[in-house]
Amino acid sequence: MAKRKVANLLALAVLSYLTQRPMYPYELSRTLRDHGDDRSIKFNHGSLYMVVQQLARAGFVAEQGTSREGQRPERTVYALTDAGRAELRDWMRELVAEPQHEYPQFVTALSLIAALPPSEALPLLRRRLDRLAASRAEIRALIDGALDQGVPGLFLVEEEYRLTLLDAERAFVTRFIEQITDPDTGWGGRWAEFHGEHPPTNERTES
Amino acid sequence: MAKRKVANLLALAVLSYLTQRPMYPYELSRTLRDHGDDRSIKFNHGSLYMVVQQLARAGFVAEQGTSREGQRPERTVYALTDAGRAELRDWMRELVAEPQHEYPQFVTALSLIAALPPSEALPLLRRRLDRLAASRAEIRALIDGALDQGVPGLFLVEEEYRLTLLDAERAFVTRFIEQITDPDTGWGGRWAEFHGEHPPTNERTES
DNA sequence: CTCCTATTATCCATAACTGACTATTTGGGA
DNA sequence: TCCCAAATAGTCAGTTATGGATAATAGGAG
Repeated sequence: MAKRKVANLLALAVLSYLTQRPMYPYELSRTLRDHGDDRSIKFNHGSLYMVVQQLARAGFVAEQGTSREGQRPERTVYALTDAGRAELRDWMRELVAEPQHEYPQFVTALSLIAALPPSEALPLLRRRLDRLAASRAEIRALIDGALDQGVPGLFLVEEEYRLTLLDAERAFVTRFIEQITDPDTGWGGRWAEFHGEHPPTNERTES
Repeated sequence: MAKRKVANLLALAVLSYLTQRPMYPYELSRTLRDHGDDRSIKFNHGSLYMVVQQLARAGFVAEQGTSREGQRPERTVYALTDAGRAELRDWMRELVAEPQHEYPQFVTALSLIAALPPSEALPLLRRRLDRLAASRAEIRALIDGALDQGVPGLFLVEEEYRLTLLDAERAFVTRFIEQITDPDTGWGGRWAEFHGEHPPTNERTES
């Protein structure tokens, strides 16, 4: 799996939208925003222009000419090339078939959580649970709203996936809290000791 | 939540390890690798030096002097400052309590999956399931091995979390495949039509 | 009719990251 | 004993990403 000439996932979205018709960068930008793709793909205005340049340099898109409307700045329109079509297809196949090792922030937090005393970690974890529940409700509402507007379910799978992950995380955090407060596992005990504290209890509020 | 002066999560690990004692960059690098933190934190040798510099500039660590062993290059030893201790604490609290909006690659893939015909997506998704199962077995083995070596469970929570996410993803992909192949939901039908194909079936092999 | 703001469209300076490179030393095998 | 591989310690060039800056026009409030 040699490295891609253009690695930024924003480029994948660009390739995908250019299969429909040639576009100029700003048009791509607006389309991405309108479709809510900025929820799934890290996106900022500036990097879109860079990504299009990179794609052009790699031969995946080609400048198709320029157009102008009124006195607005000139627009450079880009079209997908055959190489670009091939890249899109190959990249999508890879992304769907091969899970990537990634670094979610919460993994980092967990790997260093022993740096906090358990008496501090517990309320923070409970707070996280609240936030996760709120986040879940938001996504649920977004999906239901879109379905009501007639958006086909297929275009909302990524949000369903997010829901799945959210629920799994909530279950995990709940279990984690139990393990910390359960005196039988001994987890909370040694952890608290290390920080010079008493073992945590199941109480909702710490003294 | 104003932006952190040093945003790279590698910096968090550095702050965390420096609470134990002052270290020089290479020592930090080796310690991180030995503890397997490179599984949880995006890490490469070069950026560690940059991150330490950034931390120094921000006042979170301070050059403590230099030491030398034999004819090896001189080592610059860094120690945590009070500001650094405060930053570590505050950052950890934020990471634990506040879920961040992130962009996992599979979310991107799903958001663009309609670009592939369902006849292609199906085998790819099945392949992903295999990979996920393999990945799960690997992590399971890693955890069990570490527990056997006497590593306390608390230092393996991040791997347990990964397992949880993996299982959730497997369940999701399984459901997704069912939704595509189930003729009642109509998903596969319209999707296939759009690509000029017949609706997918439940068969394991496509003609 | 004029001013203010939002939109359209792109560019660019700066900061950050990546991967490769240098150069010495130690340990172990033939 | 000699040589190679791995470990030690750090630097740096080239590439990417980020978040404004720029600049023209359209739309609407007053």
